[in-house]
Amino acid sequence: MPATIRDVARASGVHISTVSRTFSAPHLVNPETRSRVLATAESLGYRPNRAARALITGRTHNVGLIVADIANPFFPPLIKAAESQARQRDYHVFVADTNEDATAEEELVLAMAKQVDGVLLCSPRMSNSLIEQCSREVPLVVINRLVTGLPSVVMDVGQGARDAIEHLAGLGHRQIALLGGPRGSWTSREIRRAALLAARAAGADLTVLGPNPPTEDGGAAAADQVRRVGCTAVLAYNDLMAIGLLEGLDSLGIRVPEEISVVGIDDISLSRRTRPKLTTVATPTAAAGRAAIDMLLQHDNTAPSRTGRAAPTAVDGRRTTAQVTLQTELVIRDSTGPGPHLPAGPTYAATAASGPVASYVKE
Amino acid sequence: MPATIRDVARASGVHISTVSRTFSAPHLVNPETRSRVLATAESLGYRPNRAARALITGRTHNVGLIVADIANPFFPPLIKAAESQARQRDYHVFVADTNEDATAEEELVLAMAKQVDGVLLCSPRMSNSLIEQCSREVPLVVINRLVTGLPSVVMDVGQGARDAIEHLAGLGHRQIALLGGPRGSWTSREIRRAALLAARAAGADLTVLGPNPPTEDGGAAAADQVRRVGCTAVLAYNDLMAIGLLEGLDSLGIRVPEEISVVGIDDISLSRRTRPKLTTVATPTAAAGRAAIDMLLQHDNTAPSRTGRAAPTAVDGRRTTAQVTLQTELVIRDSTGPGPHLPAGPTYAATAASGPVASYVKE
DNA sequence: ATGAAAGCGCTAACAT
DNA sequence: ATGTTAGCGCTTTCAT
Repeated sequence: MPATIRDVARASGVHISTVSRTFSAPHLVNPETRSRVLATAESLGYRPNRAARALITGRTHNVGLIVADIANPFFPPLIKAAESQARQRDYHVFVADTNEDATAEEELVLAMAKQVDGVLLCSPRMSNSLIEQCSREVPLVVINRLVTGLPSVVMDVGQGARDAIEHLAGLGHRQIALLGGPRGSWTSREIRRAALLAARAAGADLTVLGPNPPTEDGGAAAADQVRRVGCTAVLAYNDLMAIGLLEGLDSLGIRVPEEISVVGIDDISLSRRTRPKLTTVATPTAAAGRAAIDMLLQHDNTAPSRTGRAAPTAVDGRRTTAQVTLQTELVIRDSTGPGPHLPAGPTYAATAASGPVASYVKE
Repeated sequence: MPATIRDVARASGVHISTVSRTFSAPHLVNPETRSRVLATAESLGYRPNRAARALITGRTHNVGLIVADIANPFFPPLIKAAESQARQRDYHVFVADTNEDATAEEELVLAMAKQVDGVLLCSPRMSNSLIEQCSREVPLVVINRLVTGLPSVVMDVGQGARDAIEHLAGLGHRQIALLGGPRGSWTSREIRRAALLAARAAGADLTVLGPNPPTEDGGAAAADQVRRVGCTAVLAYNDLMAIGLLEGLDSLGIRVPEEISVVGIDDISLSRRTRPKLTTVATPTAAAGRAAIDMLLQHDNTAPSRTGRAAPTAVDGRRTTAQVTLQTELVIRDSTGPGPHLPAGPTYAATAASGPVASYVKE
C-alpha cells in the first residue's frame, strides 16, 4: 500500500537513484527535478523506508533503552533526559521494560540489535558475560553498572551509602539494617559493600536483610523483619522500598523516626511527599541519561564505511571505553532522627556531626 | 563484524537458503544438516538480522507504543499489560514518549512505522486527520480516543465524569469547577461534555478552568483560580492534577474536603496515599493495554502475502474496525464531603444518595 | 545532473 | 532435502 521509491521514480519520470538523492543528498540534484520529485512524492504520500535504508547505510538513527521496571519512578527522568538528548542529535529512543527479568533483558537487546544503532542498558540484571556477549551484537552503554571493557555511567551509590551510614551513626545509631536490593544488581552490591565498610568504621552493626523485590510491596513486607532484628535505623536499596517500609512500620505501630530511622536511595519525587518526608541519597538520573546518550553517539559524525565495519572509537583506532561516575548527595529530611545512644531532641540533633538534621517533629 | 547468513553457509558447506530454512522452517531441513548448521552458526555467533528478514516477510514481530508522558503514573500499568500480552504472542513492544507534543507524536509514528507491525497510539494529541494519515503508514490502534474508521479502545470517562458530578451534587455541591485537561485530548473533551450535561441535569453550575498541563504542577497552579471562582467542589482531568490541586489548596490554607471537595480521574496508585485520600474515577488501564494488543494482533496468523498487501481484516475482506469501550468506576475516598447546602457531619454524609462516603475526618 | 548496476541480509517461489 | 533465482526498498559506486 505505501508508495515505494520506484513508484515515485515512475510517476516523476526519473530513475530511482535520482529519487534517492532527492531525499538523502538533495544538493546533488537539479533544483527543478528535485521539486518535481518532491511534489510527486508528496502526492503519493511517499516516505523513505528507514529499515531498508538502514540495511545499506548501517545507521538507523534509533537508540534502544532497556530498563528494569518502567513503573519505578526512578526511571522516567532518566528516560526523558535520554530522549531529549537523543532528539537533539536527530535520534529516536525506543524504550523497553524487562520486568526485572534477566532473560527478557537479553531477548530485548537481541530483538533491538539490528533496529537501533546502540542500546542503553539501564540497571541490567544479567551476568557480565552475557552483557559482553550482547555487546558484540550491538554497541552498548551500561548504566548503573560497571562492566570492564564497556562504556558505562554509574552514580556513586557507594559514596551515598557511606554518607547515609555516617549520618545515621552520627545520630547515635549502632544497630543498623540494610534492606538489600535484587540479585544481579550491581548497585545493590555496591551499596552493600560500602555500607558494610562504613558501618565497621563507625563502630556500628550492619544487618543485611533481603533480597526483596525493589518495590513498595517489597519494602512493606520487610517491616516485620526489621522489627525482629531490633535495629534502630534502616538503609533501603531504593526509595520505593523505603517508602513501603515506612508504610509497613506505620501499620505495625512503629513510629518513624522516633523509634526507627529510615533512609532511602534515589530521591524520587514521591519521597518529598511521604510522612515523614524521606531522608534519601539523591542520584543524578537525568544527567546519567544525557551522559549515556553522549557516550553512545559520540562518533555519529563518522558514518560506518561500506564494509560494514564500525567506525573506530578514537582517532588512533583504539577503543576508548570511558566510565563516567556521577556524584550523589545525601538529602536529609524527616525520616531520620537521633538513635538510642543520644538524648532525643531537636537541639542536640541540630548539632550532630553529619550536618543539619531536618526538624523531625514538624509536620 | 557480526556474521551473516552467507558466512554460516560458507562455513558449513551448504547454500544460504538452507541456513535460512534452518532458522525459519527447521522441519524442512535434514536433522543432520540442521545440527551442523546450528553448530557453525553458534560458533560464529550468528543471529538472523531481523530487519532484513522483515524487509521481505513484512513482519517485524515488534509493536510500537506511543504515550504522551512516561512519567505519568497512569501509563506504566497500561504499558506493562501491553508488554505481557504482546510477549505471549511472541511480539516485543517498543515504547516512546512524546512529552505531550503532537509534533513529536507524528514524528515517532513515522519513525517507528517500518520497524514495527503496528502501533498503539495512547492518548494522542494530534488531530484526527493526522492520525488517519499516519494510519496509512502503519496499522494503528488508538487508545483513549475515538477516531472513525480506526480500531480504538477507550475507557468510559464520560460515564466516570457523570458519576463524579452526581456524587458531588448528591453531597449538596452546586458550584463545581472542572479542571480541564490538555488541548487535543479526546478524553478531556469527553469529560467536559459529560460533566456539563450532568451538572445541568443536577441543577449545578459548572465552571471550566484551564487548560493546564496535566501534571501535579498544573494542578497546583490552578489552586488560586479555584479559590477565586468560589466553587465548593472540583473535578480534575486526572489524578495528577487533582493531587497537585490538593497540595495547592493546602498551601493556601484551604481544607479538603471541609471547604472544597476534590475528585480525580484514573485512580493511579498514588491517589490512595494522599491526605486526604483521593476520591477518583478508576480507569481500567491494564485491560485497555491488553485489549489494544489483541486488536492489533488479531490477524497475526494470516501472514501478509508476497504482494505486500495486508491480510484482509475479516473473512469477507471488509475492514472491521471495532471500538471497545471499557467501564470506569467511581471510587469514593476522603477528598469529597458534604457541600454548603447540606448540614456537615459524617452522619448525614454517610446516608447521602450516591453511596457510602468514606469518613473524611479520619487520618 | 542523471542513469545503470550492484548489493545490504534475508526469504520464498521454483527447480532438482 | 537442497540449490537456484529473484527480489524486499533502498543507497552508492561508477559511467555517461
